[in-house]
Amino acid sequence: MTSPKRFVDGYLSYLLGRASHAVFREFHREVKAAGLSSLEWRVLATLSDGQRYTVGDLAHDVLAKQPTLTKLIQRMEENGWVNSGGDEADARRTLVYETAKGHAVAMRLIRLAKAHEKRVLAQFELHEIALLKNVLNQLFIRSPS
Amino acid sequence: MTSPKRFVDGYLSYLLGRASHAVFREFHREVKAAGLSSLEWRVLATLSDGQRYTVGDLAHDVLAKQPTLTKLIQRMEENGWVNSGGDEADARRTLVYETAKGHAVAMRLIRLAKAHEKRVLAQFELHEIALLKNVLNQLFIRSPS
DNA sequence: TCATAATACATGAAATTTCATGTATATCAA
DNA sequence: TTGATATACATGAAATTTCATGTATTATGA
Repeated sequence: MTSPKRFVDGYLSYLLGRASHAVFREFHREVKAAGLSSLEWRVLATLSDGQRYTVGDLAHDVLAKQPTLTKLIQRMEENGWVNSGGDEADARRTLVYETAKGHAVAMRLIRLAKAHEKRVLAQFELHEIALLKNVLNQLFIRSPS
Repeated sequence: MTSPKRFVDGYLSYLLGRASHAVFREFHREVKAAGLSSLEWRVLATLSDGQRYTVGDLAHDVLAKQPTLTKLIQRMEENGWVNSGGDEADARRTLVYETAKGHAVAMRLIRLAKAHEKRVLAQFELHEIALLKNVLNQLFIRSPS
């Protein structure tokens, strides 16, 4: 008879955290080698399509708090990965966007990230992957903002 | 025609992080109301079966670094949620375990957590939930230690 | 067995994050 | 309009986390 399962072993929030952590930990080597922190990588990946983000939107998208991101952006600006400036349409806002240097780093890591994801998902069927991603998206989208 | 999807919107690691964050954020209200931080909740939930954990094992299970956990345990001990002591079999180790107070807090939150999980998953079919949890587990188990 | 290496945790200093709050700008309602 | 409220971001202080390293103990192998 197997040992009784702990509460956490079947608990969705824990399974999500654990899987997320495990998947990212592998790729973290590459991020670190590029001289980035986890959060800096999420920022560059998010900015990689060239769009400008307000500090608030960006903080939301990279799962960080606003003061955390304000200070991170200041450091990333010193490192030449991003730039920021005021928004003409609304002077309260600060718009953040990638530099050429930031874009180059992001593109290289994104290529590696796609390859890594492919390796991680190789063990699953296509329909499983599709369902997984769909459910993950639903969990995000349908959670109260 | 819809706007082109950003890299991050289809990227597994991001979908996992985003879903994990979204699901936990809702329950975080309860955790906070109980006077716990996220990490403290994970610790108490992990200890809730009464087992003793070494600092290292516990750090691994709650997805934290060892020095982070050492200091967290010291604070949690001051708050009366956990106790710790040496291991007779190996004097290098420190064993951590819940107190009665910690157990009571954990049990109450676990009840709430199960109810919350039920609400979150109500939108999915049973087979979808089973597949999701299975895949999440695989991602964790089959990732290089 | 004894020297060497490995393991487990603790700790100080530095870096980061968070909370509370401040400042400036925009929106809204009368 | 204009006063009141809401929004967006910045910032200082406190709390936490992390990195590098220290100390103690155990395992290994010549």
